[in-house]
This record gives sequence, structure tokens and C-alpha cells, in this order.
Amino acid sequence: MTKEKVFEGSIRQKNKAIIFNAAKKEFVTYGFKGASIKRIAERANIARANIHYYFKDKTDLYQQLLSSIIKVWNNDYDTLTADNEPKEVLSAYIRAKVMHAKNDPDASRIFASELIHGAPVLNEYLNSDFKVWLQSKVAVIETWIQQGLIDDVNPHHLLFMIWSSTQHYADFNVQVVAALNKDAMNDEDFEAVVASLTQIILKGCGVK
Amino acid sequence: MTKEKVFEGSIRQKNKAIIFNAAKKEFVTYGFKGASIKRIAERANIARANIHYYFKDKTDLYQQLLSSIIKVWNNDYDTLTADNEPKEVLSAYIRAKVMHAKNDPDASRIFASELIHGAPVLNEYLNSDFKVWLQSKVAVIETWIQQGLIDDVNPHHLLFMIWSSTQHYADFNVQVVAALNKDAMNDEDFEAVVASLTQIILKGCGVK
DNA sequence: GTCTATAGTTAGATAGAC
DNA sequence: GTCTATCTAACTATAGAC
Repeated sequence: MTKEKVFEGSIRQKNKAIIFNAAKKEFVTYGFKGASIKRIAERANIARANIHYYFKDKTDLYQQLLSSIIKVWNNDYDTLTADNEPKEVLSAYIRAKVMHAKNDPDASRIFASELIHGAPVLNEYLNSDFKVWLQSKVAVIETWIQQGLIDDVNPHHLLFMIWSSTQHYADFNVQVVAALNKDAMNDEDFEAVVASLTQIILKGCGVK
Repeated sequence: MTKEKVFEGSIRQKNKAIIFNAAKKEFVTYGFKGASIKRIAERANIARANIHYYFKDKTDLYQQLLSSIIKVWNNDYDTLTADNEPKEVLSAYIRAKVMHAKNDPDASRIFASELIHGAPVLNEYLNSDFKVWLQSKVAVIETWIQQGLIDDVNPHHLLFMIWSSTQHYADFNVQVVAALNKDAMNDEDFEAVVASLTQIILKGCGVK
């Protein structure tokens, strides 16, 4: 490993991160098809041709961005395990999902837009890794039901409810702030969301 | 009113409806920016230039499509009123929303995509008619709380939860069918959704 | 009301100098 | 690793014949 190679590697990493951030905004604003490499380059302050130097084409850039988003989710917001009582685990999971909606709404929006438009890129993921990951979550809930710790709810629909009701504050934020008569949601607002969702979902599942 | 004018009017109406249906599919597939009038014309089997005869430009077509979607919602799926007990009203509202997700998922997806991408066209609506409409829904829930018919829940967050958890089956259908290991959801699946959501939300709100 | 032809833009992608 | 120049393709929108 020569000195030059290490240096190249770090430039490459830095520039890819800059491009990712610019691409995130562009894809959120215009969707995959509507996003333009020209505007991504302008947002990143990088010459248009350089985007093509780092990424094969627009699809490649988009795929890598989606992969990085999913990787962060699986590392940072994946708290639904059987290690504790359902009350604590579900509360922590709801909180983690709401905080993600607060801290990185654009990631949630890009994922949502991809699914809404039929998941042309993520279809393979949904039918492989996602199914395995989901089954581990469903198993946790089924165990609780068998142990009588929560009501006999459909595990899939409970998970969908938690995902949709938390992601809503990222994906539909523009409608939420209009409804709440605000310019933007603040820390207090997000705490109120956590409290409301936790209250209704835990009671709704008969969590002991 | 001459015979010709009546006939023209009906041709116009028929062709606009054909274009709307084609545009719906195109906008759902590629988003607003990515949608092309060429492909809308092909889907509608109408010459490209004729789209411009009926609609000023792409934005005009998109705006009119969104308006027609909102109009249908307000006429057909707006069952949340204070006429009955919360148990019946909330059950009927959840069912109506799920059935809309089942019967016209593309309408839900176009609306969702518009909001996710910042509501460039619907911003005005969200800050006018929508707020008035929403306030009437919030008032219904507040009345129930004052009468002790349901728990002291935040009316806005309860509404968001109902919207998000029901629309989820339209907007994120591709993820749902992957999760359920199905090719598509059938009537039974949607009934299971209604049952699960009604069970959790009604119990979660302490509906008497 | 419909169609063909075309003007005018904007886009993705690459070649080649530095 | 970066930039300019350029090719090729696609799209919106309009003019004008039918």
C-alpha cells in the first residue's frame, strides 16, 4: 500500500460523501427519474463529469445511496429484540423510529419514494434480506403473544402500524406542520409524538 | 347551445378522463418531474400534441389530476362525523380508508409522492381548505374526549396514525406483499388489515 | 378537433487535454 | 483526479396543414 493510494482513497471517500449528500437532496426534491446529475454536481460544487468518474451512472449513484441508508437503519435504529419486556422494547423502538424521522427525514423520504414508485431498485432487497430481517422481528412479537405478554395481534400489521405512523412525521412532514399550524416541528413536538404513539399502540396491544 | 357544442363538450370530457387515467399511471411510475407527456399520450392512445390541446402544460394536467383526487376523497371516504358513537364512527372511518387504499392505490400514491417531495403544488391547499376540513375532524374527537367516550389522546396524532396506517397498504404495497409472501393482497387480506387496525386503535384510545 | 413537423431545451454520458 | 468540449438522445411546446 503506497502513500499515494491511501491519499487517493481518502479523497475518493470524501468526495463520494459530498456527492451522496447532494444527491440525497436532489432525489428528495425531484424523485429518481426527475433528478439531474447537473444539479447534483451544482449542489456538491463538483464538475458534472466528475460525478461520472465516481459513479457509473445515475442508477449506480442511486443504488449506492439507498444501500447506505438501509445500512444506517440496520445499525442505529434496529432496537426491536427479545432482550427485554415488550413495554420497554416497543417504547424504545417507537422512540428510535420517531427520532430517525426527526434526524434524517430525507433518508426516510427517499426510501418511501422508491417504494411508492414500485421499488424498481429495491425489489431484489425486499425479496431477500428484508424478508429474513422481518422474520426475526415477527418472531419476537409471536413469542410475546405465546407468553401472554401482549394481546393476540397480527405481528405483521403491528409492525406496519409502527413503521407507518412514525415515518409519517418525516415523509408527510409538510402536511403535519400545516395541520399543527407550525413552521417546523421542534423537540417538544417530537416528544409529544413519541408519547401519543406509545400511549395508543401499547394500550392497543394490551401490553402488560 | 347548438348540437355541435354539446357534442364537443362530451368529447372533451371523455378525452380528459382518458388522459387523466393515463397520467395517473405515468405520475405514479415516474413522479411529477420524471413523467413524460409523450408516454402519457402513448398510454392514452392520443397524439402527443392533443394533450397540449386539452391541458396548458404538464403542471396544469398534474394540478387538475390532484384536484380530482381530493374531490373524490371528500365525497366518498369522509365518514368521520359526530353523528354516531366513536366505536362505530372510528370503525367506519378506518374501513373507508383501507377500502380506498385497496380500490384506488394510485390516487393515494400520487398524493403521497406530492407531499414527500415537498408539496410544490398542494402547499396552497394544505394551508387553506385542508386546515378548515381538519379542524372539523379534530373537533369531533375533542367532543368525544370531553364526554369521556374515549381517552385523552392528542386528536391530531390520532388522525395522523389512522391516515398513515391505512394509506400504508396503498403507498408501500410492494413492501407489504413482500412481507406477507404474496403476489398481491386479496379481499381477505384487506379484511384482516381492517380487523387489526380497528382492534389496536380502538382499544388504544380506550373507546367505550 | 387531430395530426405532422419542428424549434428549442435539457439531459446523460464520454473523450481527451491538463 | 479534474475540467472543457461535445455527442447523442429525449422531452416540452408550438406552428400550421388537414
